[in-house]
Amino acid sequence: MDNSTTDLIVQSLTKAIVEHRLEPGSKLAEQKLADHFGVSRTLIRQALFRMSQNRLVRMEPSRGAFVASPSVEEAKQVFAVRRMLELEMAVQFTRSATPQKIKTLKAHLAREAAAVDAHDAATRTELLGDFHVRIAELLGNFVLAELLRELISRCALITLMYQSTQDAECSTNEHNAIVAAIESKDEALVKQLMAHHLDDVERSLTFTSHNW
Amino acid sequence: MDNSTTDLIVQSLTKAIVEHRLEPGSKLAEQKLADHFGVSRTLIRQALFRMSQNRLVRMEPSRGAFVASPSVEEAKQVFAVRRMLELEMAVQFTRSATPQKIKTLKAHLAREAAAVDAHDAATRTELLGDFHVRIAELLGNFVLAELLRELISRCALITLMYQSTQDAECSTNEHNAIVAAIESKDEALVKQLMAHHLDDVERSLTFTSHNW
DNA sequence: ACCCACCAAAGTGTATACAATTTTCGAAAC
DNA sequence: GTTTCGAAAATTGTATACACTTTGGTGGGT
Repeated sequence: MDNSTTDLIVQSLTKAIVEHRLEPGSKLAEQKLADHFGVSRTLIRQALFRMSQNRLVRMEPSRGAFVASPSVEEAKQVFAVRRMLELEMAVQFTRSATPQKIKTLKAHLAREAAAVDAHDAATRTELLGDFHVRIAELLGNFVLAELLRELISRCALITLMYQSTQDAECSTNEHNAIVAAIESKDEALVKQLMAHHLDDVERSLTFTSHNW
Repeated sequence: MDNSTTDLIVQSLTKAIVEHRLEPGSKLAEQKLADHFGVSRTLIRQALFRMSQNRLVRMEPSRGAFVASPSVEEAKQVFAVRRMLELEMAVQFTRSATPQKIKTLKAHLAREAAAVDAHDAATRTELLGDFHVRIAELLGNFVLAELLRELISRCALITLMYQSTQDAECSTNEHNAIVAAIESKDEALVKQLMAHHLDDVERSLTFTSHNW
């Protein structure tokens, strides 16, 4: 079964949602999207179905699709899951990290820094999330990597909405500290830094959000 | 958007796959399924798309849908993720468990035991998986619960294929021990028992599987 | 002014039609 | 006997058609 066209639509819509060009809660009318993309409703519906499984879109029977507006409670639960996964992941990666792998991670940090400097919010958010996914990939667990990507994109709505440039700088600084700790093989420190980092990211959200 | 009919088809197909009435790798032709369910290909395609996102079905462009046949490597990665989530989950649940919650869990154990006694493989596998999901729900983290359900169903193919009645008895005994440890608030023991349990389940798979 | 019934417009849910691709199978060539 | 080629059949991918539900507004009644 082909899905490449559908994939493009999913990507495009995801980008639009994450970049906040489509506000949470707004209606996603099928025919409108179909006209915009120059395809039939069939492909639009496939894309919307897929996005509703990622929780980026919410569907109501006979009423249509809407951009999701995840509650703070839900975001907290997602972060609790991320903590479970990522603290352990960071420790395991520290044990198995080779110089080559650490180098790959450092290259990623450089790209992060560039995006933060450029004040490019969309790329910035994307790369800040990718840092975590990249570690999972380097660990060789692609199931974990894919899961993390999903969890992270699921909160991208919130993070982008409420994350200031200042928070982003803070995040990338913390990423740098984590990589340094990995390099020095200090498992306990890595775990502590990652915990602190996730707490920080979560705190920057729950602080400011109440008006949904 | 309505999806109740599609849901029924997904449930029915999932059951068929998990109960091994549909073998891993076998073709899922759209028209055949459409005739069988008495609906159009449209709904079948929606169901297959959804199932391909859970990894119970694999799709190949222009070639169609097949029952997934996850590799042992993939199963190992899934188990690694489950360990990350469930060890921590078990510890947290031990801390927050009320007598009421423990009672709920014990009621579940009784149903497990009944299914094992009845040699009902399908119900047995379902309940053995639900034990883990139930803990997540009692912990109040529904994101985690949903994620676990997905991970567990993803390996249901394998577990059912390779899990003997003996393994199942072993599993339910281990579940009992875990609940006992939770009741006595012995966090370290809970963690150790859960780790042992997941190892056991995984070992019972990787031992026997090579011919895919 | 307010409320309810009702009708038209818009939108979703499912089926069907048609184009494009893959599979099947038999006959010809070696 | 095996391989290769090609056309028919089967299957997937996309668009369209149509039925049914929701939405929004209009007019009559109170």
